[in-house]
Amino acid sequence: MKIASWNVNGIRARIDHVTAWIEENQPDVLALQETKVVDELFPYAAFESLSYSVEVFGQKSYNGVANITKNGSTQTSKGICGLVDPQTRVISTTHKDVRVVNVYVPNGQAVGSEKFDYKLSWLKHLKKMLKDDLKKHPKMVVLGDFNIAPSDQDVHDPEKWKDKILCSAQERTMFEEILSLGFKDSFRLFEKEAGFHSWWDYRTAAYTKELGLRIDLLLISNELVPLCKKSYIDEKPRWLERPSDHTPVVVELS
DNA sequence: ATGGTAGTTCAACTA
Repeated sequence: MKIASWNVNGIRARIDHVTAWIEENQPDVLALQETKVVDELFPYAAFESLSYSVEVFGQKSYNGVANITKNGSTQTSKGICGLVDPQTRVISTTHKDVRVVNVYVPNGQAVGSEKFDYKLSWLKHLKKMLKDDLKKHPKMVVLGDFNIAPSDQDVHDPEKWKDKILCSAQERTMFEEILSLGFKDSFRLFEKEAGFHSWWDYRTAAYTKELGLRIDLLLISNELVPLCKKSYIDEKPRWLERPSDHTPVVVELS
């Protein structure tokens, strides 16, 4: 089973990139973040013409997540159970016996800001939901834009980013707590070196200067670790005209 | 050098 995640920064602006990527890569599940569209205006037809099914949880202008699936899904749930949140950031679906939880973690703006507090609180609620979900679904993939670089080796210049948003100790501690529920960062099962990134800021022309961070992540539950064959970043779409600022990331399970 | 670009929406916000 091939499961992928991509923060597309506007699905309507990126629809040609996304459908081309699906045709080339044939994922079983593609989890999208930052679709930035209400459900009524989501471009369903583009996916249905590829025989993919679509589950969406959108809002106007901001946020928005969607699970695009080759063979359909069951048990769709939207948001974080127990959290009242006007921002649409989580959608979960089940595929055979694998639960897929698609997350768009809040960015947090700056350490110590109001948005940072929201991010940490949101992550606490996510952790609680994942703890409960894992009991029901031993085979789980939690994937998406985590807006956290797990360690310094996921950052192009750790000194420059030290204690900054996406890299602070508070964020990394919350990430470690989520892993300790019983998940692994699948990419690091295979690649131990630094220098692999999934997001580059538009504003500083960061991509051509290779100033990236690895913040798009694929967590797999411990029970899936023996079944995990590959986990990788696909940088190719970042070179297209008018690309997303994020690349797809992919995990393959047997 | 607290700038820069992009998407949505149409002045301002989020990232």
